[in-house]
Amino acid sequence: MAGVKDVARLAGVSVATVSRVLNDSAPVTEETRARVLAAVAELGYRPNGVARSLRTDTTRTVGLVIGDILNPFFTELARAVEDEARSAGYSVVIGNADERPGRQDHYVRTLLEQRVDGLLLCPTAEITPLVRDVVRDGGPLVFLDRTLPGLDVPTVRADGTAAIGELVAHLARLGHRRVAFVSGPALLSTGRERTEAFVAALRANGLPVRPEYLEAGDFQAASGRASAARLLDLPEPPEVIFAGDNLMALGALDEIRARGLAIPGDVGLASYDDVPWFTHVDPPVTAIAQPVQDLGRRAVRALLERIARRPVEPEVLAARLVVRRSCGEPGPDRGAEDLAVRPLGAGPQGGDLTKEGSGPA
Amino acid sequence: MAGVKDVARLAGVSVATVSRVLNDSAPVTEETRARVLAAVAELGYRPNGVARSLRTDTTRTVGLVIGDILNPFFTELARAVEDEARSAGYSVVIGNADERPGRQDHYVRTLLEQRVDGLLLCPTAEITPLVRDVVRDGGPLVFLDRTLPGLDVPTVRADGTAAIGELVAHLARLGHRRVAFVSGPALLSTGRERTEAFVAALRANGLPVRPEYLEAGDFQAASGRASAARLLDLPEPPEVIFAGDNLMALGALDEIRARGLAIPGDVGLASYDDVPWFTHVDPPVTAIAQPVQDLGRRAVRALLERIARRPVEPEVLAARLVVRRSCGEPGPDRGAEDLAVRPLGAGPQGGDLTKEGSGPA
DNA sequence: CCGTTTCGTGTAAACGATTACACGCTATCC
DNA sequence: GGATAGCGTGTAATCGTTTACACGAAACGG
Repeated sequence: MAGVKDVARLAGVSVATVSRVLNDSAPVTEETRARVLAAVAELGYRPNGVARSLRTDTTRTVGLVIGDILNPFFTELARAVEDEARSAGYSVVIGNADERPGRQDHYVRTLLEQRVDGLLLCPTAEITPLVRDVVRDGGPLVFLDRTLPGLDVPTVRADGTAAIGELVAHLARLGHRRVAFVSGPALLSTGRERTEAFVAALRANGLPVRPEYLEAGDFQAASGRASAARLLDLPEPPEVIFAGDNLMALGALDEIRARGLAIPGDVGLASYDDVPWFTHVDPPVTAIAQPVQDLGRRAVRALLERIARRPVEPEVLAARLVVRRSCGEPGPDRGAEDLAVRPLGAGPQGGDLTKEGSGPA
Repeated sequence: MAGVKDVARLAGVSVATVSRVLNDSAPVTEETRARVLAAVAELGYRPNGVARSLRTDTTRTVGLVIGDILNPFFTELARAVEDEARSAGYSVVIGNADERPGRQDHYVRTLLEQRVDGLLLCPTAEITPLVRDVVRDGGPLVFLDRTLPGLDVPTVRADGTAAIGELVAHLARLGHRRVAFVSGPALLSTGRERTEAFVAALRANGLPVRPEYLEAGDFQAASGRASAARLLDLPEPPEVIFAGDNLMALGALDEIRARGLAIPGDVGLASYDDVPWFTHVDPPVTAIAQPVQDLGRRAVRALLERIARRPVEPEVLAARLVVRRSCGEPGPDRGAEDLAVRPLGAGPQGGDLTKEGSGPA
């Protein structure tokens, strides 16, 4: 493959001049520039990014390690990260950890060896020694979507506490008292926080907190299904199952369907994470939507700041409740209101729930 | 950051020896090996992949440019590619073309400059000069899922002709005569072929071929919705809409719902590509499933062959029909049989349609 | 008219690894 | 015991860029 040298020779200039033309890093006569460009075109020269990176110690590339590429939440996130990075002149290399610490480490290591300029990590449940090392060495690292306890790393994530509060209030208003939650791994902030928020919301709304209604999943569909099965096998099964992410909701849905149960008649379903197809399920699934675009965008901005060695503040965005019909008919706006404890700091309407049109009519 | 030199100094050996230990490319005394390893650990040395790649002219990385990262078909594909590549010791860098030739070229260029060892490309509709160049230069390139006309590149893809034949036969058997198809871009093999197969199947089953029932979409949800709108606005709207990919099916579904139409009562729906949530739509969507895992796996294998400069044959796998309920109740296995022309070479049961359990009960 | 900028260009030294080649030492074989 | 092979190790060239530095010519100011 042709290199600068060949181009230089053909254009009758030095390699330095070629480089100057290509990066316009210094003024060059219009005439030589033309000759160089012609030579480049003629040889079909493509600069060797590897050599350039070695010399400049910069790859204009950021790494993104996501939890699970089959999870629409993460693909949307990847998309957002990608867009923002591209517009800043960076490429994104995606690694799929598949929620496995081993795979995560594999990618972190590979990306680090490939000398990405920065790393966006949605950490898996376990704090691996590798991640601890990287944090200690203070490389440009930003956590996305999740934090790990005891690790001081800038993080961009969404907080669903308020939305979960609204959801539980909504459920209480519909007359439900037995509500179960299928959480993610407790080590993950997204697992722990959602559980805590859920329990707090139960208390705030005067609903019982039963340990057997607290299932621990792993954010994958299979665990959602297994948890749903255990819940439904309980002597007194819950009236509503709230899944901690969209995949576990899918799993729960599978299990509910397999048993031939009616939603929300026999059991209601709600999900953390909103995905496009929730609208088309029968009935449409009530969900908590995260500001995915924003999450991705801000994470990239934060990372670029860190790459520029500027300090960055952690960012926490708010998730919001989207009420549909899978937990029961919301019914007319009045009614049931007396049953419900008003959500934290909400007005008479019960907070600014987003109410979607309830389908055709 | 520490380099081989530092390690060498600390271990009291030469850089060559360090390299030998790290790649065990030559025998080294057990004792020196230990010293080197100790030094590596102490310094937290991480080899510089950029430098290594420059020297060895190999990156152990393949590029994958997909059509659209929000399309579950492609993410599943990416997942499969990823798995296979990893087990062969390669990393995958994913580029998201977003079905735009410009973006595709951006990634092809970037990946080529980053000197990936090979490139897997799901080409967008247009044949860009860049792609033409790359093909001409004969770099290790494999097309995945799609071909482009007139370009001689090894390709791994699925053929849905037979499955589409079965689908149309299935529709005919259910008594439908007015069937519309929303195709992808005609320049893409996946667009063109599916349309041709559809038209042929119509003819084979004695159904009318009406030009106004042939909509051209672009594989994105919005175009599916727009096409569905046009079809439903026709003086004589189709009885079934068959979408050329899962995103356009989602769009069509949106439009059908927005109009408050019943499926399959008012209009039936079928989709090319099967995705997990199709099972949970009301009613579950009849679809044509591609062997995604296999596609990804074989594509990687083909690419590795090309990287090793061995010749590879194009591979064509078969898609298969998955009958659900969105085009009408399949009903008992007998009946309606007299109405239907038997699909090409099918037995009395109408071919080996996969019939899924029709939901609960 | 001569010093001093300014401008365009070239020469050569990095960047951090791998690896061909050379070298000294020990064991082996006649 | 001396030639020889084999083993472990070190020295230095190399990969393809960017860029600090130097240099000659032209322009400019006093």
